[in-house]
Amino acid sequence: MNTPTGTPAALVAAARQLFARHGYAGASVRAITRLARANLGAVTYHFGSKAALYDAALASITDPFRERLARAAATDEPALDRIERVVRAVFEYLHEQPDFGRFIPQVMVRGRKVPGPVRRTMEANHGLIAGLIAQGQREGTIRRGDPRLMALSVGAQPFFLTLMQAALQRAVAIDQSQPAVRERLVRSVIEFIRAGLAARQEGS
Amino acid sequence: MNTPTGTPAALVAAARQLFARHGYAGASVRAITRLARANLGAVTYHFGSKAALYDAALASITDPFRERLARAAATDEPALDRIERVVRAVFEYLHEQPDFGRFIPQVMVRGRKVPGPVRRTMEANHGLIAGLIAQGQREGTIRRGDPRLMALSVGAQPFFLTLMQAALQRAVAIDQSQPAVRERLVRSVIEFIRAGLAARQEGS
DNA sequence: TGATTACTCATACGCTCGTATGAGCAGATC
DNA sequence: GATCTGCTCATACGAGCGTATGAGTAATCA
Repeated sequence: MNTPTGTPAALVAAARQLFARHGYAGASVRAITRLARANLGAVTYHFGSKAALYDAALASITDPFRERLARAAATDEPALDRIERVVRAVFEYLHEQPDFGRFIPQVMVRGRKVPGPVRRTMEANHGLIAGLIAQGQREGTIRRGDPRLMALSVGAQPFFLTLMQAALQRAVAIDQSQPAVRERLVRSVIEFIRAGLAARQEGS
Repeated sequence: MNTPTGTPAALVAAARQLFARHGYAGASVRAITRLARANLGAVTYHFGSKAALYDAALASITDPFRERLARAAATDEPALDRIERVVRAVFEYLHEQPDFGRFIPQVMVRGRKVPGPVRRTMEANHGLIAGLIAQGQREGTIRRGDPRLMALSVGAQPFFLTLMQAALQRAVAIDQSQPAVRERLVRSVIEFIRAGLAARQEGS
């Protein structure tokens, strides 16, 4: 891991974890500094306020995500294959960074306007998928429809399923912590997406 | 509205709204009682604790949802049409009860075990959709695949899109508060789901 | 009519919160 | 070696928190 060291980085990492699990109000500055093995005053000193630390924690997780998806899409395969790569990348990132899937919905829900890093990431990723769908429509491999709306259907699944992970395990007995189960789930989602997008066999 | 009256009902309504918007820790008993025009002590008196009020607020929104979907599915149409009805009912309920879409992800994320009412609702609704998919497979109108996994792909979309509603409006310029936009979105999702589930034209 | 019941209300308790303050301290700079 | 700089740390402050308590009150029932 080339994670940066030092107190600010430790604070961001701790903040990410606790904000994700307990929400903004539920994660206290005391708990964050304790987890980061830093002093209570460190948040004020390095970030100015709890709210600024929140934004920093958010950016620390959205920025790499945006980059990761862009990299996944950077091949010259047919559109449906590129989309599959992107969907797999979303699942992978969410799996590596379980805090991400917890963080985002909270941000959406918190009422206030969408913070910059989240907004940029959403714009970029939605545009990416919509672009791939438009490519597929030009190729004739993807059916008609508004690419921007279809992109939402594609993105919804990895996000929702990862967010619901813990609940699905308990309520529906689908345990994504088992790699075999995860792989079956991912495959099922990808089949669904391919079928949902594909142009009909018989033409038009 | 045949909403029950009295202090307990007012508390539940206020709690639903504030918990949904600010999370468990972020919604104070004082704010809830103020909104409900009740006394500070009313929560303790009627519910025993803040946590118990939280559960009551949760049940007040999940129970009607479960019932609504069951009613939507209660026709003897082909499976894909019944699924469409259920998906539309999800969109409608989430639209009527915007707190619901904010409440649920918080619950998922809160770490602790899934509360009873949510668990029961998830089980019921997931089972409902999986059952409809299995019906379609017997009819030959729905392609092969694990109905329980395919049901997740179906359910993901209305939930995710409604949860993200505010963010989508700002980041991606899709404003679901306009009925026309909403209808286009719902249609797109249903097309996607039908295509994602349908058996291939050519058989097998 | 007097007792009981169900509820509201004001107030108080102990606790935790986010932030501010100023002393302490290692390493760089001159 | 003195000064400065960047940072850590312990402590303090006022505010808000969830909950407990007991007096007050209106309706119910004997």
